[in-house]
Amino acid sequence: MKDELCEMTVIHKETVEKVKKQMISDDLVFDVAELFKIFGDSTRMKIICALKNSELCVCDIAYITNSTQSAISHQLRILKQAKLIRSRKEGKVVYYSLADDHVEKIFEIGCEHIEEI
Amino acid sequence: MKDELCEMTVIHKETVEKVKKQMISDDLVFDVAELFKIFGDSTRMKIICALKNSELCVCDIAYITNSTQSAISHQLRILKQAKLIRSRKEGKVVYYSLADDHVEKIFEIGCEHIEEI
DNA sequence: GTATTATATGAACAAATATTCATATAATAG
DNA sequence: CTATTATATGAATATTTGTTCATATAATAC
Repeated sequence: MKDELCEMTVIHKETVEKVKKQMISDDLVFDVAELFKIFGDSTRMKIICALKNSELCVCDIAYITNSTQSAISHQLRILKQAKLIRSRKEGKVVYYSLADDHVEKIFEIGCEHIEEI
Repeated sequence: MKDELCEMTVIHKETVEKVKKQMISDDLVFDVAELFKIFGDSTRMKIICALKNSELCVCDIAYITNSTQSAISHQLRILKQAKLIRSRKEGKVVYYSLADDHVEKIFEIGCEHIEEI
């Protein structure tokens, strides 16, 4: 942010002060935006969709999503870091599943919105 | 998608076939991802947060979000194209507001998720 | 030990995107 | 008409991000 911001005209002082008080913190806004950013990619959305009903290994996910093992592995790491999915290892195979109901809920509210437009 | 995908190993054939049937269409996945992409930016999230309680003009939003008129105007266009906000003009001033309850609901479910981690 | 298989990951590249700057448009006031 | 103000927008730039390719790791079988 630069100094030029000072030049800004505030047209509705009262409303603005009221709204400013209701704003959530920059940190929370940032975290929420980062969360939605993760949902904002087709490959990751497909992964979440696939994991909605079953836990799956990397190969299975790659096949279902019509993507490569490497691409999926990269995306699984992102989803895991965001704690949206969990994993468990069985021999060479790693099984992934959704971390909690929230993930499915966010996915579904997104679908609902699109279908209602 | 390339040919190399044919090399993929499918480890759990039965599960995979079941999941494949439950997948939503690529078009819907894409649209939902595009929707979340819009929520996946701090500036736009701030705008949505600001508009949750009042309709606001561009200058007000710029001031509240601590951003510039130009940056906000660009982001408002994106939000409008996605039909997440509406606008009405009164003289020189354009007032923006959230398009429907869904937008607020998505915002809030995101906040909930973050706060519960 | 070696070979094979499932997964992970680093680097490179391409594509997408947010902001800035300059400027255009539109509405009003004088 | 001109000046001013609120908003919009095109182009340029910088940053972020997703995929690919090559390769590394880890587990198992032989």
